[in-house]
Amino acid sequence: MFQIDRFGRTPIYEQIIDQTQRLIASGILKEGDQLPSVRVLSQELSVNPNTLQKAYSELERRGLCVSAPGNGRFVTAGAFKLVGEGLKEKLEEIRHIAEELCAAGLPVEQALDAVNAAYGKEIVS
Amino acid sequence: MFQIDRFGRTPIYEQIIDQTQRLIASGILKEGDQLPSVRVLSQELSVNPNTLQKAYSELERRGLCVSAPGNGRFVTAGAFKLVGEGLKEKLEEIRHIAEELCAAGLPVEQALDAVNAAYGKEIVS
Amino acid sequence: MFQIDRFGRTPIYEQIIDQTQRLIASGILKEGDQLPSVRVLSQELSVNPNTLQKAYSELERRGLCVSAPGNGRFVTAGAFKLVGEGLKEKLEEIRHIAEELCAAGLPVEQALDAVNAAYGKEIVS
Amino acid sequence: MFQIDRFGRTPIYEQIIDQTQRLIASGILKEGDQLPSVRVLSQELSVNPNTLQKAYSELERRGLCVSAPGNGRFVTAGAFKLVGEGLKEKLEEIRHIAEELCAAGLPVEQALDAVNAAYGKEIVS
DNA sequence: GTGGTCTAGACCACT
DNA sequence: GTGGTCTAGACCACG
Repeated sequence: MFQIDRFGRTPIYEQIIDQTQRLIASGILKEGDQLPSVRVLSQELSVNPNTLQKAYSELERRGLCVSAPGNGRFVTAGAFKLVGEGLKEKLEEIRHIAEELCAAGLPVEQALDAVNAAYGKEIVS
Repeated sequence: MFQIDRFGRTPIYEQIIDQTQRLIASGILKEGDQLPSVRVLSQELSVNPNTLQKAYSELERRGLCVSAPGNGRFVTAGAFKLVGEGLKEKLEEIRHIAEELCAAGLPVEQALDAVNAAYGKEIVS
Repeated sequence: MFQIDRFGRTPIYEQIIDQTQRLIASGILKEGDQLPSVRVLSQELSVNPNTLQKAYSELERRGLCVSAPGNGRFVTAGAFKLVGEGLKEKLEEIRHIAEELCAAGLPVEQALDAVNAAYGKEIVS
Repeated sequence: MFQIDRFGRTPIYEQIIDQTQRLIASGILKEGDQLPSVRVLSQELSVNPNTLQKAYSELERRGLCVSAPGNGRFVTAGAFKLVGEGLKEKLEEIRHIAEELCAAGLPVEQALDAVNAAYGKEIVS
């Protein structure tokens, strides 16, 4: 369910957050679904429980899930909408990188092609 | 000549690396040019000499400059070509993020607009 | 585990690099093994942590180890093979010096004896 | 006459020393020959006169040349013999590297082959 | 003046 | 506990 890279620069807890958000955004995790418990997930990924706790706490802070003590942790009702709003940050990232490419003199077309390629669009050159 | 953000999460030395590469890519720093000395730049940016040393060492490792001890540090002959090759990685980054946006259901146009905005193009909405 | 010469001209961090490579090459450090932490090694050798950090970073750059922040630093899977390839460079060094000796008119036997001596072979003169 | 590398790690003055010694060892510079003047050599190699001065001083210290003020600088009578003795250091270098190769488990033959190759000997494998 | 190395000690984030 | 980054200030060799 989760794929983590122990040696990359992005912290594990952040990877958990990102991937959970992506699961919600893509509809795999629906509102009301139960998230895997810290305990179970911890040994499944052989990751320190504290790390998962940190990730889940952050997700709660963002309003994407709530913990029902004794019952588990669930995706909130407004979660899908919330992650949608989070996309703006990613757009900012793209804009930022594109600015560098612009400064380096790369033609716009190539940058646009990269985006189109991601969307599976055929590039007619 | 350089612009440092002391509060972001990206380390200072990496900012130096990035910006130097951009200066080379955009032709402001030409091949054979001398880079500002560690000491001078250090007090100009009020950054520790060691931090700059680290940045410059990395640039050297990437083959973008060479140091002539006692004489200074110079942009190598092949530097321009090398940073050009580095642009492909940035395109990959864009493609990668765009894929996430695609998976999240964001319409292509918004992603393309982000790129166009970076290139200073007027967006007609 | 490590032997430092503080008065030679070769920098400490380079000694660490060399010796670590040798430990890997000779099988004392196996793939997956954890390297001594910067802090521990620092006081064990009474060397500044930064110096060790520099050495380890270089080893990482060469693909001989990876760091898992918060967990430690480990010898990579391909490390043994990598240091093996590095031996070719050393052979080149020997060839290079031997060429000088040849040009200076030194008989081959003496050069060969130097190698044999290193391998602990008895020299019958 | 001299070939210098401005960006290598070995200082220029040392390159001058080494190459002069090699010229003497190989008989190109004979005892009694005049060395190029600091002034001339300086602009020929576009190297700082101080650097050359330093090299020549060291050569004098080693007894390989003497300066006759107003007349120039000459290779001493015993120079050829002296550089011959200097070869021992190079043998030590070879022994040192060979020790590392030994520790890394490289078979003796390959190390010996490297030496033989330098002496232009055919390797029969 | 230049680059290169090192020390001492601090702070932060992650596990 | 781990690694990563940074500062302050020192020393050396080279040109």
